[in-house]
Amino acid sequence: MTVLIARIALDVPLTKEFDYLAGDLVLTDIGRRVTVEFGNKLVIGVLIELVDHTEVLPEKLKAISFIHRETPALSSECLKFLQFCARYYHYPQGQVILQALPPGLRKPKPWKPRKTVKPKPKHSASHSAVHRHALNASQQKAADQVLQAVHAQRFETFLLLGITGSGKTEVYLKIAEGVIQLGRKALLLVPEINLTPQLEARVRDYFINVEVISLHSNLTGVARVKNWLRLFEPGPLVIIGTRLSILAPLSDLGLIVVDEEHDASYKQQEGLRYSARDMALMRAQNASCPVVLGSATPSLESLQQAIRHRYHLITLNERANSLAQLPQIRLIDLRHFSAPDGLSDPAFNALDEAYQRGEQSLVFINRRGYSPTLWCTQCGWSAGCPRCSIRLVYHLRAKSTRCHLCGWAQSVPRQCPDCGNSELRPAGEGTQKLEQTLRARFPLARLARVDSDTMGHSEGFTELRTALLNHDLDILVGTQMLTKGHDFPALTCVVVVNSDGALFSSDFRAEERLFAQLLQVAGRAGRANKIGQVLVQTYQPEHPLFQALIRQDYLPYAQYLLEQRQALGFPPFHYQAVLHASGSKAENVEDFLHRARALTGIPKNITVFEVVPALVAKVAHKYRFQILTQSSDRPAFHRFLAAWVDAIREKPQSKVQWMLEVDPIDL
DNA sequence: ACAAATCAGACC
DNA sequence: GTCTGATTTGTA
Repeated sequence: MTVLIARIALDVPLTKEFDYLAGDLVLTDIGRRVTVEFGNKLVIGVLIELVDHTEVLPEKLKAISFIHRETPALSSECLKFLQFCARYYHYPQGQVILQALPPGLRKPKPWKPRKTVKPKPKHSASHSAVHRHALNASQQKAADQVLQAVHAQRFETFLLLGITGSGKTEVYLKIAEGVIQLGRKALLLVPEINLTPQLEARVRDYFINVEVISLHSNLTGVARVKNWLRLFEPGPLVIIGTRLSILAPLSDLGLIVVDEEHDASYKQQEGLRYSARDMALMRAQNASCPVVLGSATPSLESLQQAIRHRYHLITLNERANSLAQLPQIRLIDLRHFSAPDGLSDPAFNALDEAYQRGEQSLVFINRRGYSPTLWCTQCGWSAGCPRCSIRLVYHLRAKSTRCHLCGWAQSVPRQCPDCGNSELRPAGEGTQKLEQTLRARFPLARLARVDSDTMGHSEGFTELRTALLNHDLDILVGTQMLTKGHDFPALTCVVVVNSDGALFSSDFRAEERLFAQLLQVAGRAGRANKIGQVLVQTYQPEHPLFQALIRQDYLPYAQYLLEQRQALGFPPFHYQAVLHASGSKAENVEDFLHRARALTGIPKNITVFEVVPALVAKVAHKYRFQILTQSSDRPAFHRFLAAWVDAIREKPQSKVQWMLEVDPIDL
């Protein structure tokens, strides 16, 4: 056949590809980057197909401007995966494929590798790990189970449920070692960039003679391209990456680990709203290798799969350091103990005792800023964001009130804008106020506040860690930023200030998240040989969540939550998708969604709920509404969604932005 | 009567 | 998404 036409995927929000004259392109160029003229400018596209016939009028066909032979082509396996991703999320394939390229390779110019010192060749004579720690029996058993699948090159999913401190990382490393010995590549997914430098150091330390690279958005443009290109080269490799690395051109995969698999940061919350955890399963299946999902508090989605024996459940029930005991958790009933500045007497005493003993403490609160809002003692007015439908948060140091959604900031008003009363008071506590309280109560203690305001840059975290390990700090105050997988041996006391708010949330996942979060925070206490204690202040200690928390047993409570989900018809028993729409006129947005809802016949096994305002109904002057849909029949659901999205795309929709989100994690 | 704002459609 | 040309709206 005579191949004349090159089908190119472009980074445009259209569900079609564009045809160009194939020129010198040959079959092996499929997956390669090309520069093409699109409209009146040059853009990067990816060749996805060579065909001999097109509907496009011949005079419209342009030639390819440049074929990027300086970089390798995406493999057909990789393209196949990205195309699956586009279908699954009902997102334009061109935008998915181009998103898989590092930003440095999305510009329409040739990639010029600067001459650099080649990294010292790693001697592959023995891919030996030097810093091996002896695994305990259950760790070894866990590793062996996965290694069987590694050696058999078999796709299997393992849910590694290991309590905090049980040494999951050592198990990952042991399995990765087996993968490396086979000359294959292992991908270790981590939720946050903050965690990578320290984990990366640990992995490099373990694999002395093996190349280890990282892949995340904090790398410089050049480093990101270089690491990305390294993925094409054969040979053993350990890759540590955040969610974006699941879209990368991974080859010779022998293992994917998803650490802290329950973590919400695996879900991209804008643009292509993919779940790196879910896509990891698809990639592993394509690559015929095992996946390990690790967590002390697995998502109910993963747990349900384990219960149904679709995943193998492996549990680690003891702490790796056998001297480290589980912390004691005590509930402080705030109806009996007052907490004027956020801290009750028992909490204060526990902190004081730890301080006197020279041990470190952590005070956890889930709200940054000084206090949630500023309110008028006379008429009850409170400061709200003029652009969004939420309260402004009072920040003491900046003497301002700020919106945590859109960033709006204004200086504190001197008097109430409604009634003129000059007494405006902060209500409730945030990290700043708590910091102030603690400084007043512990004037000599060395204190640090850790939230996204103080930890803007990633070096901050490393410094903080060093300070803690050197014992240059006594008390830490912070948000959930502190809860993630850090191991601080001298930390013995944890106080949770108030977390009841989540129990009143309209999001059905709020309880699951709170429970996971509290167990994770509690796990920070007493990881070395000193016993830790955890004090949780609450107004409803009798709530099943807190009762389960003091028993520190994840499974029974998770099973109870699963029963609730089943009774209510929520995930993981039903699949969900949300049609989001926003615009500057509420009426237009609602109208658009009503019309969208009417566009489709609704099959029997699919539920399409009414148009409702989003949880935060206004963000940055845009009104937001949504339609929730769900079904227990996944194939039928996706057929329905595909038809629905097609129908919506056909209609012109002025003044309204919309998008379909598959498997939303917050509603 | 002309300029600015809005809209519809193509983009290969 | 961006760009274009056509149509509507606004203003002197």
